[in-house]
Amino acid sequence: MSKCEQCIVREFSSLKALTKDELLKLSSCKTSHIIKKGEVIFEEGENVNGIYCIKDGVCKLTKLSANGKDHIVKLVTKGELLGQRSMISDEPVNLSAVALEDMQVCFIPKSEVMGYFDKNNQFSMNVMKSICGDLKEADDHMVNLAQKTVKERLAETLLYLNNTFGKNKDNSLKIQLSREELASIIGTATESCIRLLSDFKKLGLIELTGKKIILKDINALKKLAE
Amino acid sequence: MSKCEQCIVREFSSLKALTKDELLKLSSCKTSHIIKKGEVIFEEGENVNGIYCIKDGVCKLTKLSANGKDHIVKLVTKGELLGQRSMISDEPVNLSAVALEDMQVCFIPKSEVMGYFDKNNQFSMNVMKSICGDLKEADDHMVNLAQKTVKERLAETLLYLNNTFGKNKDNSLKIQLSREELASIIGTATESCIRLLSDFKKLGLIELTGKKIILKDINALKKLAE
DNA sequence: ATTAAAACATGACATTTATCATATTAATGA
DNA sequence: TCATTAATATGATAAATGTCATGTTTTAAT
Repeated sequence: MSKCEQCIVREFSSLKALTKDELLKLSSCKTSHIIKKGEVIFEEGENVNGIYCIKDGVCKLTKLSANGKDHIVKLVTKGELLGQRSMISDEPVNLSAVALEDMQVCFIPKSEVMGYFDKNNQFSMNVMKSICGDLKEADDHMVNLAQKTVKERLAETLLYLNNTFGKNKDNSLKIQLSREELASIIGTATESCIRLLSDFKKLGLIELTGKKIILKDINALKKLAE
Repeated sequence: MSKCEQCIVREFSSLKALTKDELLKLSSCKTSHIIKKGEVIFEEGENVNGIYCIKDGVCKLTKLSANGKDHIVKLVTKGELLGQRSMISDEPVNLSAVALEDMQVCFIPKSEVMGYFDKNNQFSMNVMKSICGDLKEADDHMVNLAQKTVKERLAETLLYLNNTFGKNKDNSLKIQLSREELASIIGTATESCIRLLSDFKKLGLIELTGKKIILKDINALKKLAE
């Protein structure tokens, strides 16, 4: 069992407020898990009873809509926590979490986390800030979905993926999404997404080689995204 | 200056966790305000430096989109708090608040509220739960905007207005929104919203008399909303 | 290496939604 | 009350987007 005191990603999450003693106790009660690409961490409606701390990898948080399609609400990566909202609300999770690449995660049981809320104000404050950040993001997202065109949203999303997850040595976006997943982030049909990617390619904004996407003209994309 | 100990709406907000002593102190440092319909409580980008507790009335929280149109992110009513997110994140507010009817609100300065966070765990927990509720709502909303048609969203919104704000003796929706505001909740053009309302009327789902909207066939609306 | 399945791509077309123009009605102030 | 403005309503059309069909490429499994 690896030690939380030495875990680097902890420094990037709300857990950074924990004391040495709390970390020692945490090490002994957490469980580590390897999640393969495509595997489900938890599913909408489940009782998770704790939170996951992402040590490595990226996952998508999705919600099933009435028409049977999944919508990707958020991408979550190394250093972030999963399941905070559900634990605090004392409700089943409202989103599913599925690995987009191989992941390492640690599960911390609810009983342990609730103890931190009682005794460690800085931890509470960190969690609150993180959830507040999610809420602000969600509001922004909502307005984009309501007011922007699919083309604008695609341009914006490509830039977001570039800024958040970076690129490989060949300049292609580091994060690998299928066209269907990309469409499900921007809220459109897969075919529309593919078509617009082709348009962007013809305009010289991006380059497509297989699954790889290279952003060629960031400024033009920024203009398109408004 | 009215006394918080005797204020009924407090019981519906996170403030219900406050002790008698805290309430006495609160009474002396809060300020009461009358806001007329249409008046702005705060504007996107402002530093609010505290929270508002709504004693009476309803307001809309809006966000300006890139194309210059306002989008209504949420309606907030009696008993709820405004400005929590911004205060916790220590950022300017990301939304504007505008009264939809005459309102009574109390302003509580940040310094006072932050004291509660330190000393009253139940209060912290209440605020967290309230923000978590907002986040869940925002996620749901996002998926609706991404996946549902305007017609479905209109039906859903009419039902929501009915459930949340109730109806007058003549069965019309209690909350009065202009067509433009209704359109800005469901994320569509005003004309499209008007057109669909006319369609709903022709189908016998609703009745329109001036600004008043009466839901005639709730079940059919539910089916339409999916 | 071969084949089956999945992902990607594109055309044709239908549907939804936005935009612009223009009435009509309701609200407001002198 | 009347004039003026704002809100509501509707038609005509354009633009955006979704759906279905089909072909191509890539991936994965045997």
